[in-house]
Amino acid sequence: MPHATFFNLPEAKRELIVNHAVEEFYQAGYEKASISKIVERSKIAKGSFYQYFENKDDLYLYLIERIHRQKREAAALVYQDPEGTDFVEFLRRLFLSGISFFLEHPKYAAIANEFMTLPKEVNGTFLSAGLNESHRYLAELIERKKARGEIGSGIDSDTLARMTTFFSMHFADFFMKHYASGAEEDRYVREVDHMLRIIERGIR
Amino acid sequence: MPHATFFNLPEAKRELIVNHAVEEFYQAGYEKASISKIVERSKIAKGSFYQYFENKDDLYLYLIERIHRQKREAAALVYQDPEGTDFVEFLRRLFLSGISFFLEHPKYAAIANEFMTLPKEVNGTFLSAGLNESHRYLAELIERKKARGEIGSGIDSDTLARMTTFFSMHFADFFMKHYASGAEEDRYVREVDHMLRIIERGIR
DNA sequence: ATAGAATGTGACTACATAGTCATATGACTG
DNA sequence: CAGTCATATGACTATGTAGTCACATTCTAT
Repeated sequence: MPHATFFNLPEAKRELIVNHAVEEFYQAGYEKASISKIVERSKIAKGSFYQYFENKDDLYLYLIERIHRQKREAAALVYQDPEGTDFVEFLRRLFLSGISFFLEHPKYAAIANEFMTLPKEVNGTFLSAGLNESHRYLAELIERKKARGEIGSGIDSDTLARMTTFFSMHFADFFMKHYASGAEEDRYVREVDHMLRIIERGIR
Repeated sequence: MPHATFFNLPEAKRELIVNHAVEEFYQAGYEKASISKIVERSKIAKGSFYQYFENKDDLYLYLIERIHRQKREAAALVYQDPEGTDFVEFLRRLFLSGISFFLEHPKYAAIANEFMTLPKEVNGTFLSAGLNESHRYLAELIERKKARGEIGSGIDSDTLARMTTFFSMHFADFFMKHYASGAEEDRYVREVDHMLRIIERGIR
């Protein structure tokens, strides 16, 4: 966690540092990101940095937390009324929310994405805790929907929950790799519909 | 491409260097992997390294190529008779082959996996070319299977092809994140069956 | 046996980085 | 106003790295 000195900073300065850090982590990636460069860009002294943060990881994990919080906020209305929403519609909203975030905050999305691929020494408990929480929530939701007959009784809840997490986490990024030059939102929306058709009724 | 000097080396020495390089890239990851350490581990002189390779990327991309070739060879029998094999069975073999590779060569799998997440400056044309080739092959196979009624006519071939690539590339890795301590092959096989149930007949 | 080519070597240069610390500046308080 | 505490600073240290190069060794062909 950043030191108190950092949170005591006037908001403008704090956000300036955060923004330059985001830029650096986005451009260079976690490993190559350089404190010296962040300090230079932000026009603060090297010593000041260490008055605000313990080290690189301290800053990085703070950014990850911010991004994660923002992503959750953006997805809030997906989780509005999950019980009253058909599961396929729920998936549609979940995926589209992920895509919107990706398109609106490409740098945040890229950083969050790299974070998930990092060795456990870095993402530590944070990632697996998040995965577990998300998995449990989905698996239980699916169980209830199975009981109500909205989802077939032959479906393995854990598997479906994992597939859902999997897609919502990696879809936008993966899809972008196919359209190297980038695609418009429209294109993503159609892809989601095609995927949902398969998830709902299978490939036969 | 490595220089001729490297390929002129006695095979034992060549493989020794390769193995130490794999170890280093596996442990440290692409960015932090250090030529100095590879050289030290391999007990060759720094100067010799530069007689074999242009630089770090030269070695790295050579490793990636080897790993990719090996993975393709391991998956050879998946592509034996795709037309005569039911698509779901084809998927099962494809996924299981990926899982086997992952379990038998965890270091190779980890390196290949990181490669896909690297910025385009590194994985360059190699990745997108591979993705495109794989996608085209699958999309055409799916088209033919649709014509034969094996796959529903309402299915979007491109989407199904992308989902297939997606799963075969990331599944094992993702699944492992859930079972941090690692799972036995048996566990993976069951998960694949559950997934195929959903892909074949949908979640209803 | 010998010339000449190919290969091996490791000390060295040049550079970048993380993190420290003595000192300066500001802010607040009794 | 004096004194104390919080914050700012940037030169400096210690460390690690990629890549070079003049020289040593080994191999090959005549």
